[in-house]
Amino acid sequence: MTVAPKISYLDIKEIVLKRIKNFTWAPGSIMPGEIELATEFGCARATVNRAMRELAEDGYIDRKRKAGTRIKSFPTRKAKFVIPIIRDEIELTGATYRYALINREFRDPPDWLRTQMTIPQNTPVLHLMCLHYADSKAFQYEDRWINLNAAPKAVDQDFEEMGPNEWLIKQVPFSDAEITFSTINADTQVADLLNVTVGTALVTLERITWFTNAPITYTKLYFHAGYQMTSRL
Amino acid sequence: MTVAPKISYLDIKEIVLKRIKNFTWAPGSIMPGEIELATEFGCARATVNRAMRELAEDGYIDRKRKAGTRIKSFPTRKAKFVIPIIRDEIELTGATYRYALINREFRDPPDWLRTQMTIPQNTPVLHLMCLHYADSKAFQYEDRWINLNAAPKAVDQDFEEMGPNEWLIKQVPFSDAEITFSTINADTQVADLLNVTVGTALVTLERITWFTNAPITYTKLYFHAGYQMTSRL
DNA sequence: TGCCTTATTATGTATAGACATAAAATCCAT
DNA sequence: ATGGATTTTATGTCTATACATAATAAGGCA
Repeated sequence: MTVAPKISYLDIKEIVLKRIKNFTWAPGSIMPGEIELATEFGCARATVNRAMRELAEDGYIDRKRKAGTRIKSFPTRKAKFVIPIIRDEIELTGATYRYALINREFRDPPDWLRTQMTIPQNTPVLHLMCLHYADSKAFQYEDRWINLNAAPKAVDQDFEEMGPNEWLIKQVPFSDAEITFSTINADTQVADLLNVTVGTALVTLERITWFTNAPITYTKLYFHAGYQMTSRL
Repeated sequence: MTVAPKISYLDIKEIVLKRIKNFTWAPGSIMPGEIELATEFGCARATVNRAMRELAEDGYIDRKRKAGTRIKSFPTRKAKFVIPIIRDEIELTGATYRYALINREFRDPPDWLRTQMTIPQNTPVLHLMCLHYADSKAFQYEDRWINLNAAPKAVDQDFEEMGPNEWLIKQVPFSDAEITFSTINADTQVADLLNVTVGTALVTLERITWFTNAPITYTKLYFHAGYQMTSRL
């Protein structure tokens, strides 16, 4: 006799997802409860629960106590982009990573920066301009501002060898951040640095980083022409 | 006597995360095992397990059987963007959504599309050009291609009232997709449609959608100037 | 009819115990 | 030493049971 191998929560996810895609259970309708499914699959309710919990997380179903589980009519798809360490991103393509500091300046924060970071007028900041190369090609221009009240050790760093991101991550590896993707037409400065013609459309990524509610740093990254981000969902 | 309220897996997540951010456990080091933590918190191993599983999912720790759980030196941050239904995205801003079909044409697929969608040469496709308005302002231009072998019912749709995305989602609400964010300089056609000057940098989103491994549709969305996506991580 | 209280119920979480599994650590024979 | 087989161990998963909780449904009263 062959023994039926025990069903896993992954199997259940797969089966249920198939039924959803099948329209076995129509979009918008209530699907069977956990106990019913557990009986059908011959497993414990906890196993079904885990499968359903993950399907809800993936945006396929809505769950509510007492009301039951409902197939979403319009599944909420979430594109997840892993924000890579730039060195890794470049080395993954087989290219050699190189970093260069272009400028380093202590100064008062400009108004737009104070608004972005919500820091008071007298906050001392360090402004860095950096370039990241893939082989000999400019891959990304980094416009970096560091709040020196929040990260006073940055004063003693010359940032000649190590990029500010790598340095900051060593100081505070775990922090909160808000990132914004957008696009701009390259101005003369950026065009020159990234070796493109003025006006070229470039992907930009802005990031504000906090550590325990104190704004530490603001960055604007300008990617090389043709940069794109892909995600499966 | 006050009874200590039972600890939840969420409490554990919080406590452990605090210790990680604290450097109580150094980045790169091994942290205590599940049994040890369960003892410390006075709860079952399963409870600790769930907390740790989610922290791993969130990119803070790495877990390996036998080897134990290690604090990541470089946490992998994932930016999650919810891909909204355009009608919802526009109506959420308080504006009125309006859709307009610009052109509809049956034709053979151009070479670049066949490459993108991996469909054979003789596949009949429907090419649609659509505009999505927020109030009277052009919000997004949609360049849509539908594989008529995969979605034959599209032949009978005039797409005058309902946009192709809404229609397709009703046909197959749950499908797989690959999306790519990028940027382009507006050409004369797009500039005209979105009412910007030629060369303006625009955010674009390309999406290929499959249903049970059959490529259904390819879209390229051109957003209005100044469009940006923000995510917290 | 309408409002408030109470019961019901599906999901949410916790637990102790068990077995599975991947991978490191050890041991052994060559 | 070196390669291969074996043991050990931390995480991965499943089960049966229990209680918690949110939200709907039902009941009762004015």
